[in-house]
Amino acid sequence: MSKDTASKSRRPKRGQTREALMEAALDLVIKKGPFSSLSLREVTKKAGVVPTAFYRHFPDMSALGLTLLDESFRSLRQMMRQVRQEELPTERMIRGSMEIYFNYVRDNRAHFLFVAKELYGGTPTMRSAIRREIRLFTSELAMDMARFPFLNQINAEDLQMMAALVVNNVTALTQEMLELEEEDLTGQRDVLITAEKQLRLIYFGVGMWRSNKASR
Amino acid sequence: MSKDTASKSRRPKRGQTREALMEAALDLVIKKGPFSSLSLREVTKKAGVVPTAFYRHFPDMSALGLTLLDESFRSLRQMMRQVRQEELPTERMIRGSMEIYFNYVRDNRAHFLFVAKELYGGTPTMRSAIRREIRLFTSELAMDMARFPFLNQINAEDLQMMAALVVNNVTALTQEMLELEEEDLTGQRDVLITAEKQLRLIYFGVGMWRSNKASR
DNA sequence: TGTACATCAGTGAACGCGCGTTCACTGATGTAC
DNA sequence: TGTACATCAGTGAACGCGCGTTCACTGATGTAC
Repeated sequence: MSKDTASKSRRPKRGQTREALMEAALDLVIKKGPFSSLSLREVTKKAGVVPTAFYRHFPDMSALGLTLLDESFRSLRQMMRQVRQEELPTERMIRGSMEIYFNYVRDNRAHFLFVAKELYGGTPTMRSAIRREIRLFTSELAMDMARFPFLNQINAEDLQMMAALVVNNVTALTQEMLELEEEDLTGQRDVLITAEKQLRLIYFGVGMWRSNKASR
Repeated sequence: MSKDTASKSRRPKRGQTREALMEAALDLVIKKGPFSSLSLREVTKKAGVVPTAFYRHFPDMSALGLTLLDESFRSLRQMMRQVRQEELPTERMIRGSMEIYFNYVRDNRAHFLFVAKELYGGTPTMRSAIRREIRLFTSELAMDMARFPFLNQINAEDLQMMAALVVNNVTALTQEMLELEEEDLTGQRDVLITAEKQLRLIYFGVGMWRSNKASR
């Protein structure tokens, strides 16, 4: 009891089954369908443990789900921070960001599939947790946009509206990307090209918007 | 046997239970979650018949699902045709279309919730059926846009890209609308206003796009 | 109009199955002295 | 270093439950003559 921290660090195997359970769930989401349709027994079977072992790590399936959600978004946020630091020139920014983003989607297929399938079909708790994260991204993007000189005439509400337009669209394209076979490289490139064009079009619209606000 | 058609028309009660089953399923989608998570027994219970009666009308749940899908999109297509015939002046077109559309969403909440929850979380069959319908809308919108004089310099592929941008965004806003309480009129109005602004912004971008293609 | 027969939507009992969860257990690992 | 004890991840049997589906049935409605 007195040497708490030391004793904890001396348990190297701890959490191994826990990870196996999380991995099994993600695997099943790819192969079988939405997380909400998986059974506790399926997951433990895939993880190679007996059903009752599950309770040593999570109180129930929904707790596993929320942990996966947290994991998914934590690494996504990290990637976004990286994109933001790139500081590319405006002209190449759209293409560059989209490339990084969609590469990340490809490399984290299971996590994105998991989130995509729960976004509208999950439990209320799950859904609102995902929506909160997306709203956070939108706000951060709006703040980023506020730093551009040619946007400084636009009020906060409209920046939010523009950021939402971008996020909505990228979200939809992500789902489209996830529907493609992993080997369908042509399809994947087409989505990327579409993404770039659409963002460029929005970019043009944003430019016009300011002039409307300021000079009309 | 010889008076086939006559005998069929003389069975007024036929299909009454069938409709009750479909209604029960939609009701449960509002209250309980995605269609794919409903059980045959739940649906028959809600419809007020014994589980086995289900098989008099559908071979299994997925047949019921596809029937609901068909019903949902049939009426949606009809509404879209109506919007298209309105022939409003360009300036009022965006606002007008969005008002009609979101009123329709409000009046057909159950159908939209059903489709929304199956779009990413449903069975592969269901998902691809929904995606096909959405692709159809996108193509029709692209064709509509092609009729505008100021867009006649834009190639088919880019028109498709622009239509997809609009459809993606309206789809996302629809989902947002569905998350709101039915009584939350303020929230609903905010979504409508956002929708109008976003489409207007896209409209500006589309205008710029042509000038880029033609004169740059 | 009256009777005999066919059709078919809905019933209710029964089945085997996978589910989530409980419980007392085992045995490996870590801790105290 | 050696021993006695505590901790706790994983086990396996057992439970009651709702599920989809089968089957033989009932009884109302429609049809033929």
